[in-house]
Amino acid sequence: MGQNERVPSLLLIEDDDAIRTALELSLTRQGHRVATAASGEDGLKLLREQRPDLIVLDVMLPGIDGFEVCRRIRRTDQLPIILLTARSDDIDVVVGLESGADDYVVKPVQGRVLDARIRAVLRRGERESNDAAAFGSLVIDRAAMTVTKNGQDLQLTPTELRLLLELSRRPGQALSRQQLLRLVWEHDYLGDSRLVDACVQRLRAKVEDVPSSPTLIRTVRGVGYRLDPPQ
Amino acid sequence: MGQNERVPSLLLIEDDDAIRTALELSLTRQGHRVATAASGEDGLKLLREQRPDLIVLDVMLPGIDGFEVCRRIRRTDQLPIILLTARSDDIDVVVGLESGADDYVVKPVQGRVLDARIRAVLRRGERESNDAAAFGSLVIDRAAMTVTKNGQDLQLTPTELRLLLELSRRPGQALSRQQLLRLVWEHDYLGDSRLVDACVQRLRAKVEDVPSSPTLIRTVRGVGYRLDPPQ
DNA sequence: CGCCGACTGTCACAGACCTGTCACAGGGGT
DNA sequence: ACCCCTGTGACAGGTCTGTGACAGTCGGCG
Repeated sequence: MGQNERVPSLLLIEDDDAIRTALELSLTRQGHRVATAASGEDGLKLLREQRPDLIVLDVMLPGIDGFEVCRRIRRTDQLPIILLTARSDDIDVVVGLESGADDYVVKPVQGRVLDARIRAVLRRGERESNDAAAFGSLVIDRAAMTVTKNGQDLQLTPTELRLLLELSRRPGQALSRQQLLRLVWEHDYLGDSRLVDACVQRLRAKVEDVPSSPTLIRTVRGVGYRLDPPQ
Repeated sequence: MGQNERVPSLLLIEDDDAIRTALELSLTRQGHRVATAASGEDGLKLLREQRPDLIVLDVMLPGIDGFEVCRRIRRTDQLPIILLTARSDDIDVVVGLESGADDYVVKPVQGRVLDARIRAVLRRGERESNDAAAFGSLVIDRAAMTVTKNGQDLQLTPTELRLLLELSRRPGQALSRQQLLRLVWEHDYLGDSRLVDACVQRLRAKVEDVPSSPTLIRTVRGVGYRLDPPQ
């Protein structure tokens, strides 16, 4: 790697002219390819046209606000989103992350800081690339949304598939039941339920060679589950 | 009962009784474990005793002010600090961030807002501390929640793992049994028990080369235990 | 419009695995 | 030498997970 590394392109959606221009300049200087939009609508249009690798999105936008933009993007795309939030609008870091953003940066923001976050998110994203992932004899095709084992198609139910996808986006990382509930079921539980366990069990039945002694989806006692990378 | 995820504990340092009580109540309702102090001195003392995961710190304090508290904390600790400032003055913000705070919230503050900030800061911290740590031949993978010795997976029980994690977050620092009880077991004991010792012993049996003469988890007589950094 | 099958969430339960406690021995510090 | 502190092994109770059954829900299909 090295010589012909593609420069990732990013889309900056920010309505304030001064900030937008400043950030565009700064980010360009840091070596990014930057497209800009001044409204959510324009942003969504540019997204479709340009297919950037990452979006930097202001929360406070005229018309449809950042969160809504975020949600709409997430309906069709997985690309990383970094939210820009103003100090004074408060609650919304959480709302932001829950509406699907990958990171957030608090304004006023310096180009260098934003650049660092962008690189971090992109780096993270590389690992969880949108194409295909293999775990032993298991192949997850994120584009086709299919899972095959030894080349044979597995019939996963929607929930099973989502669970597997979430796990596979963080291979080798232990996820608590709480986290899985949030990621897969999108609701905050407090208290206990066997829900995650049950789904994991069903998934294992289809995915593992010997479901009773799983080698892919490992139990992390006291924590939750983890999808092990091969070997 | 499913108390999987460890509830982070936080320390609220605020001299105004009304605000302090209100915030404590609100934060407790949001599911945090809250300790409070009414002065900088008390706060620093509690910090040492309780080892919270995060500090919420009022800027305007009698005696040593918030900034100074902040700086003193930073001399020895890395834990996240959220400043409460009265004015939306930028000066405070700058001074605050320069004295080592991670975020700040402008008073009057609503519990919900503060809660959101707290979660955001903690989440950010999690990501950054999710790496791996090495102690001699021991490698702690905080993401996978695994511990390996000479590349071999160790089967730690949940409590052993939590104990090791807490120790490894403060390498070279002696932790009393009290502190460990709070951090690992999350209950305030008064009085004596061999609980910590027993767990340390079990952990040593798995972690140390020669459990009877430990080189990693050292006993600090009259105090507690300490995880030594390599060499 | 109604039936039917598939999928999900919940429950109860058993078993494996942990864990807190105790008593006691041994060692270190003063 | 003495005393307190720590290490250690056993054990009973408790906790956590895996698992099968079951009922409610949803969407598809006739």
